[in-house]
Amino acid sequence: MEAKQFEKISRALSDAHRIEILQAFKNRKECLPCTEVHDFIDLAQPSISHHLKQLVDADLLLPEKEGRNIRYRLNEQVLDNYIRFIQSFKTNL
Amino acid sequence: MEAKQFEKISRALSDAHRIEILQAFKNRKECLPCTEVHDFIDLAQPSISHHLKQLVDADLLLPEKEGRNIRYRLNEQVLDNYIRFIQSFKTNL
DNA sequence: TAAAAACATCGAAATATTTAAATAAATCTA
DNA sequence: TAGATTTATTTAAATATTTCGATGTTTTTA
Repeated sequence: MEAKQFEKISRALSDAHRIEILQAFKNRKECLPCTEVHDFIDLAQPSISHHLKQLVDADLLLPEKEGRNIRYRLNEQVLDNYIRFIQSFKTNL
Repeated sequence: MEAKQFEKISRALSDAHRIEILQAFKNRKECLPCTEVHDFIDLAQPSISHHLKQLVDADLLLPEKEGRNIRYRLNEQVLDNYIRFIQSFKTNL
């Protein structure tokens, strides 16, 4: 992973609402449509759309269009690469 | 680790200069005084001071006063906690 | 086809971040 | 002790982020 991508992912992770969105995946196993995010996050629809875009742009969420909904999947591979980048900060590997 | 601390660490990691500072620890094994940071990062002294403060406030760097220098040590334990928090996003642990 | 539903985009306001010049504080050294 | 060195703080400007209302687009459904 490049430093630029690491920076972008870190920025995507640096917001309480976006963290909440990512944590929602823990409970609901698979995908998650935008409307459901609206159910547990107290923000206007454009704001949620904005946050989801940040997460997608950082490649943390993979959007899948399904009719008029968009379902998001967590990109666990990117999470692994992100973790590996952090591990590389350590002196003794 | 609390979500608030995770948010703060993520924000600290979301800047190219701060990433560069953390990567410098890889090469120089142990500690790192502020002046040396100035050697490889092209920023004014107050800016470097500001970035180091962000990293210290996020608990990623541990400052140790040594005469008129301050040596910083990487806090690997916090890195581990941070990584554990990310792991918890995943559905199948 | 008209209305509804889901999501995106634009524009603007409020707030936060980044940066550096000027200055201050602490400590070392001659 | 005077001057030099290292780091912090203050202030201000430039830029970025967060948020929402209004509006647009796409797709479903009545």
